[in-house]
Amino acid sequence: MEHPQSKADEILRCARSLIIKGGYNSFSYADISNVVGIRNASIHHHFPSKSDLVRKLVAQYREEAAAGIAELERNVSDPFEQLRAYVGYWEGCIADATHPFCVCALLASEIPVLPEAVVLEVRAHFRGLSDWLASVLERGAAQGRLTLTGTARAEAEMFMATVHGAMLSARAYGDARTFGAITRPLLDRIAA
Amino acid sequence: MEHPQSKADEILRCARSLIIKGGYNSFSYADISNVVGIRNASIHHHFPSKSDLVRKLVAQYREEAAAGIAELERNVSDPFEQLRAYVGYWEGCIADATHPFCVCALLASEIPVLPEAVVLEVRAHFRGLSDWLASVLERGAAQGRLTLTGTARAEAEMFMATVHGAMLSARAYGDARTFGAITRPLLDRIAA
DNA sequence: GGTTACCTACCAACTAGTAGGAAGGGTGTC
DNA sequence: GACACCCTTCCTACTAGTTGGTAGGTAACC
Repeated sequence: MEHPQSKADEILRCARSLIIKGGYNSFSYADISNVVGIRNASIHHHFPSKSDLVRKLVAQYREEAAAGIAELERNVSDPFEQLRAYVGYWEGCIADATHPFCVCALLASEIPVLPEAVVLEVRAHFRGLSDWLASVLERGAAQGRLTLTGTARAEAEMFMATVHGAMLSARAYGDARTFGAITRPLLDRIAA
Repeated sequence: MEHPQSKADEILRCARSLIIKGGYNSFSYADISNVVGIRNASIHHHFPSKSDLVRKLVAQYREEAAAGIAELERNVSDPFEQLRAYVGYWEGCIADATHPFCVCALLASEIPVLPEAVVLEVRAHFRGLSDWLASVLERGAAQGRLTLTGTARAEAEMFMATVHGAMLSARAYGDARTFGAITRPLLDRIAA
């Protein structure tokens, strides 16, 4: 706890990167111990089971996402610019290949084989993101800044799905620019 | 080969269902042998390695997808109705939970940890699907039946991404209706 | 007699997870 | 200040089960 970057946190960070590569079943404790300077068994001291590790990893990810959104709300007032900043954040992540996929989007695709505790966290992320997007769209529509075709909720779900699908296509094509090519028209379309 | 449903085909079908559940690393040869009445080692007779198995599985999936599209082209003339039929096909698959996810969409999310041969097949599926969607959109626009905001290609990529994202959201929420809730506005939007 | 399809028996490597101990720091008590 | 005690962190050593894959044999069919 006293370290600026505790071992437990290093493990979480490492596991996150590994999950982003290929999901829950694509990494092992051995993979983590190879990167973080720690023995396989020592990981169990911090996280008794793999399910624990990933649940806490997603919980931490959700906290960071919430913090990022809060900062966006503080620094950017215009709803359209908020959406553009959100999309731009991911465009950057994909372009520099640091975290080229949303942890929860990746885990969501594997839900049938995931521990229940992890599923609940992933689902909560989807709801949280959708809620925020809906609130932004609603505000934008009220200000006459955005044009919605359906309800804010429906538009938010579609927006989120398209962003996730764009991540997938970028990965499938092996071309980071795909993400922007899909999301730019998405933004243009809702701009008033 | 002589059997109406050969053992090799049974293995491919079974592996496909297992992949749809949670991807490449979520199933083993043991899982297959438990379902298909065959010994673990015998699977290697038909498919020397797991990479071979999954590559052929995706190739078969692509053939079936191409056949489905060809049938659609034969039976449905109106571009908008073609798109609606395509989306409706997936809505049915998700509702009855038989194949509630596109094999290639799932594998695409795991690309960094997939054998190269599988990646090429997955990428080819994305290109093929995008090509078809673009051709339908182009035709629809030329007939004045559909309204495109960007190029047919860009619109096709966005359409595909949204459909994939809708599968993901349906899985994340654990609610099949989510898919329709996202794709219906998607179709409405491009209808002239 | 060769090919195909399947079998038993095996393997080394890896999986998540456990048992038990050593080193270190913090704290309460005398 | 010294000592005992405990808690945290990490270690070595181990385990049972699973992983994809191999070797070699058998039986049926063309």
